[in-house]
Amino acid sequence: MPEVSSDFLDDYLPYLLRRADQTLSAPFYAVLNEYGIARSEWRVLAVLEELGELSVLDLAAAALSPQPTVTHALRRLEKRGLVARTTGTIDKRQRFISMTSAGSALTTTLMAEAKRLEAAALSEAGDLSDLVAKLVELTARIEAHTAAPNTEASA
Amino acid sequence: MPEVSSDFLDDYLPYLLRRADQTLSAPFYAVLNEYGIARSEWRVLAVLEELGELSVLDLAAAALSPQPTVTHALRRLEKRGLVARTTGTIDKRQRFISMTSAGSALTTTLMAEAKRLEAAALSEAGDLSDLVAKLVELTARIEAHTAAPNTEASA
DNA sequence: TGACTTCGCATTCGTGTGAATCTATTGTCC
DNA sequence: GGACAATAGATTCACACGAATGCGAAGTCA
Repeated sequence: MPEVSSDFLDDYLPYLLRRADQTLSAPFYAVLNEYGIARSEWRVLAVLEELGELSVLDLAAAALSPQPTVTHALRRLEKRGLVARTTGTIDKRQRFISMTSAGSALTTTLMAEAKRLEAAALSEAGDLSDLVAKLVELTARIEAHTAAPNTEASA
Repeated sequence: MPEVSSDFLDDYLPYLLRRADQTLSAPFYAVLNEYGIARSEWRVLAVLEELGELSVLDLAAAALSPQPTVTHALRRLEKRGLVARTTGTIDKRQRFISMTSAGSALTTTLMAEAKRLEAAALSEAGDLSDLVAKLVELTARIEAHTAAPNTEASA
């Protein structure tokens, strides 16, 4: 016998989270492909639709994406007429991003599809509010724990 | 009032999963960068270390990555002497991938670091076995639900 | 055995990604 | 007010990613 399996993955939360995400998202990613929308672009659109006008940095934070990735996505989305950029009035460094009506319409469609597919996949799953609550709490706790101790973001 | 926020994201499980994953994994990704290991390569290494010799397709499935991505990762890992490729004896199409001692050593180190960082991040979190169980169950259910109905993997 | 299909993996190639860097603007301190 | 640091965002550039495709090696059926 070549050594007992050490069961790293089965206890490694990031693996389980990623696995669940991928399994759940796969059908929707196919939809995105049909619309020619990259995943990073979808994340930007969803955040914008939900939170309204945002600066690039706020957008990046909410979309869980690095700033350059968001900037690239915005350029593409702007070229397609889905979002608009306006220079900040108070702080001229800032660019405030907002949806165009076309962008909002598309995003609404995508969100509906996303929710539909999610609901279909979860139809047989039981009580998920518990899972959601734990996920939210966990994330919040880690974020606090990571940001707080050193006051400084390490290199 | 510009319409009540529809709270899409707060209820959208893929977003929550991804958010938790990223938050939890961020410190470890910094470690990977230090070692010059891409994320896809880490996933391959972790699976190999845990499951032992595997074919490319099995590896891809376990690593949650597309096959070409795995092949690319393997080429790089082989070039660095971390994995070895042997042609299958029965089926000559297959390539069985195995760890070299150097690869295994590195992976063991990385796994230890991953577990250490995970434990640190989760130190204040309460009972997670519940969360893990729910995640596993959820994933399994979706996978079954997705694969079963049609007997065939759709295009 | 030969034609055809299916499967495993490699390769190509276009594209998204993100670390590092740069520019422009703002805040700060003297 | 001028010099310096800090910040917002754009840009550059190298590289990973993955869809499409190619190719060789089994199965299959006659």
